[in-house]
Amino acid sequence: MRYSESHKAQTRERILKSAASHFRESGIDGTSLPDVMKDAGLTVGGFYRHFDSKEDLFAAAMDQSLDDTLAIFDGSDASVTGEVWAQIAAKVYLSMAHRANHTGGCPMPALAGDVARADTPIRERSGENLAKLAAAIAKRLGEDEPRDAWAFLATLVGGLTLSRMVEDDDVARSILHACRESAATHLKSNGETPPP
Amino acid sequence: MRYSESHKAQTRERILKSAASHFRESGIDGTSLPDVMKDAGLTVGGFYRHFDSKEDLFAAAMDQSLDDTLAIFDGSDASVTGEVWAQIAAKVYLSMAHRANHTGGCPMPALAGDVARADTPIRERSGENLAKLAAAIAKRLGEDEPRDAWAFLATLVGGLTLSRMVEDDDVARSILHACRESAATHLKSNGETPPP
DNA sequence: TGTACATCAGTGAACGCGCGTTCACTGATGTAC
DNA sequence: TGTACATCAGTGAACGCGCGTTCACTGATGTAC
Repeated sequence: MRYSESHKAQTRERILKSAASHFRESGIDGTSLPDVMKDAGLTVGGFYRHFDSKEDLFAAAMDQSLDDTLAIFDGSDASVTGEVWAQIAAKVYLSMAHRANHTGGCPMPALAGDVARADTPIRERSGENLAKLAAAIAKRLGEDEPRDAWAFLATLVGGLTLSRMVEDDDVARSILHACRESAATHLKSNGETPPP
Repeated sequence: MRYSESHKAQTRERILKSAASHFRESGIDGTSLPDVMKDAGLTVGGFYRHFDSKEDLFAAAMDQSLDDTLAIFDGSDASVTGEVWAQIAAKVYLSMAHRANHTGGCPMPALAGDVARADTPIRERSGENLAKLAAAIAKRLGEDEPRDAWAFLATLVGGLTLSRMVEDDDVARSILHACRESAATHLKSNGETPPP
């Protein structure tokens, strides 16, 4: 074996990072492999030493991008839970900064359509990733069932999605604010509430 | 003028209808004008007698597709309002049938990403369409401000979006059910509630 | 330690393909007389 | 009413372009001796 394994792994990570940005910004069809490879500091010919196909790259990039979503939910200290946690998470997710961040952050508002149209294996992976996300949310909410977690996540994803479909910043702000309040305060009461 | 105006208008409607289906099923880049024209019973050369560009067609198709969303909200009798209305609307929107309907129904879960990436004029039109949708919801909820309407809409769009990102039907069902309950029951109380 | 070899990550040109758009042309049909 | 004309919706071939993928090749570097 020539070139160390860590060298190849590092190159793969560079491609993956570039791809994750490009896919979120331009969608699966709007992203070209030559562009992805260029931003990774490589030429297109080397791509197939690391991934089987563009679709394979997309699946890997989705896995990685959803870690950014998880980071928003698990960003605060583990002791923060219940409605307090929900308010913090919703504030970060439903922010104008997240709305403007087309290359980073949660991939769902940008790529949900592409995932829905993708082949079965990709949607299976996507389902597993979403289940993990819902489980992490449920844990913070102190619940065994992911029920409230799904509704909470849906309001966040839907709110950011809507905010990006409108050009007007003020309208976007009011959408984000409305969803923030709704998502965080309409949970079944379960333990912690902030002191009055 | 040869060919009556109504003849041309009818052809335009056929193209638009075909385009609205194709865009929702395959996205903006996954839809080809030859395919759209074929399903409208025409060949590609005639396209530019009706639309300026593919982007122009997309904007028109979005306008039309969002009418399907509005129809879900305004489908029930105008006397049905408040939480009762919300439960009905949520049940129809967040259904397995709507999830499976990739060529019809609400375009947002499939095309929000494409709209977010589109040029300013398209996002401006999209913003106006969404404002109309929110106003229609607010009216049903008996509210002057679209605040709760945005949150309600976000939970619906987000819920359907998530349900389409998972392969497993049972998981999809539980996502839809969770969002249905959350969206309809967590509105500020305002008037009608069903008799106990 | 020093040298020859083998591996394989990465290069860059080439491939066939389908796309959005253009264009010269056709022919059905409304209007003028 | 009947005929000649003008319009323009629609045809289908052609265009240049960038895409995903392939492939013969290069050369840096880990391993064997």
